[in-house]
Amino acid sequence: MPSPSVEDYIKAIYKAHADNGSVATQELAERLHVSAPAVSKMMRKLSVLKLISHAPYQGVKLTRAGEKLALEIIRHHRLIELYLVQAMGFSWDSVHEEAERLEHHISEEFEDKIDELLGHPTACPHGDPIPTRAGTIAAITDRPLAQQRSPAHLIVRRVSDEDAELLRHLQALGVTPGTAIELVTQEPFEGPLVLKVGGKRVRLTPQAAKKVFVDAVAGDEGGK
Amino acid sequence: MPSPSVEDYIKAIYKAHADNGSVATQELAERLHVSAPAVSKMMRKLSVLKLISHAPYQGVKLTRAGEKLALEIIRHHRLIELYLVQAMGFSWDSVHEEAERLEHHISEEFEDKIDELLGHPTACPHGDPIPTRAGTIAAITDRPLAQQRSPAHLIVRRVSDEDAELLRHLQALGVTPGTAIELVTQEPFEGPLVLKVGGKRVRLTPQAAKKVFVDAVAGDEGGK
DNA sequence: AATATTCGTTAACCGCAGTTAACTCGATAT
DNA sequence: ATATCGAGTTAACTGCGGTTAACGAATATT
Repeated sequence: MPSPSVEDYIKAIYKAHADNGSVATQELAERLHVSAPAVSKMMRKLSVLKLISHAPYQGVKLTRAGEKLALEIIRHHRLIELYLVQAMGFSWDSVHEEAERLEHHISEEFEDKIDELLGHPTACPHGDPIPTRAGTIAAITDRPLAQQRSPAHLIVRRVSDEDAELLRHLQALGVTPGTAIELVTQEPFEGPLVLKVGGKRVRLTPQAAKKVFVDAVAGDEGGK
Repeated sequence: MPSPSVEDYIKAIYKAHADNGSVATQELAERLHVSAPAVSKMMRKLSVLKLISHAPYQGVKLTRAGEKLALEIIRHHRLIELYLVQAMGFSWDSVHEEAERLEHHISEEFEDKIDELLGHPTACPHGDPIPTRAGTIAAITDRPLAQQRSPAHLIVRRVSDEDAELLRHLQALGVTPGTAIELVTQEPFEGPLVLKVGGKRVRLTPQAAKKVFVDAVAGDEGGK
């Protein structure tokens, strides 16, 4: 059974790949708050375990086995987050850390039980898709709200789950996954985005808008 | 924060003391499935951490700080077991291992939340008392059923939680914490104990009876 | 009382995951 | 074509929790 460390590295590689495409040593060192040599060494180990393929001085890529492991851990994380919110009454800004620890220590039976108790959910409280037990995950189609340059009707899909402060802010504004919003305009000089959320006008900094992911509403033309 | 290893040692010392009185190096090595030198080394470390007092070649004793740590971990364990059974629908014979892992990784907030969701319970599914957050625990008054030599009306308080097989067996017989039972007789040559449980006569081996703990029912004289 | 046995501790070592310091590779700039 | 510079890697070391082998202390045996 892989150690929590191995699981963390594999998860970080998966996420870095999803976010950036490439996966550099330095990138991982920063994400995992360890030194670059620690990453180098672990890459050799993960190669031996056939979880990654790694040509030195080139990037690193998950093998199918590595991807499956990453998705299993992410499945744990997101199921736990949802269970904490839905079944236990934790707030959505307080569950990330707890899930970050517990994801490494629950059994398959526990995983199956919460999946069942939650009715086989497809997304965590922050809107991220929950991988299947088989190691597949729904494709992401949304884009950062910050990239939306013209007024449009949009639907919030996901928000980044790592910054509790941001989550509390977004909840206060009503910007949560599943919510329909309208981008009205952006104030000049990289100013805040002006949104309509549930009838109310709210303003959101470009910083925050980078961490909110939206889809266009079908039938709405971006430039209308 | 103490490592899972440190927590396991402290918990084992607490339990060995509760079970045996004395706490020898070998005893701990067996309970923890490690070698005796590993225990010796850890004892030095725990001394430095002021969690135990340890005169070499004599026994070992928890300090108040060590006892508090032990009780905190045991509190985690028993709350988790009860939550798994009561709130999630796990069977009482399947929760020990899960709790054994999770007890090291839950936050104080999680501990408080399950305590609250369960209505501040006082015992785990196997009847063991749940320590308070302050580090106190209800005194144990019960004795092993195997020690009861004469017929008597008894109440089942606790059963050992470590053997899943035994737990399934006891559940099938109806011998569970809180149940009133009557010891009718013991068959000769160290034979099984004959009990009345909920009107039915059942037989229980002395082996199993060592792991069932009972109190006398008030007003019942043992020898009647 | 002398000796045998058992238990506990020390010594030397291992694997894991991390560190800092030194070096090497590869892309870039002159 | 070569000097440079940053990213990646290797080397040497640390702390943790474990191991086996050797040794010393306490207890039991005769």
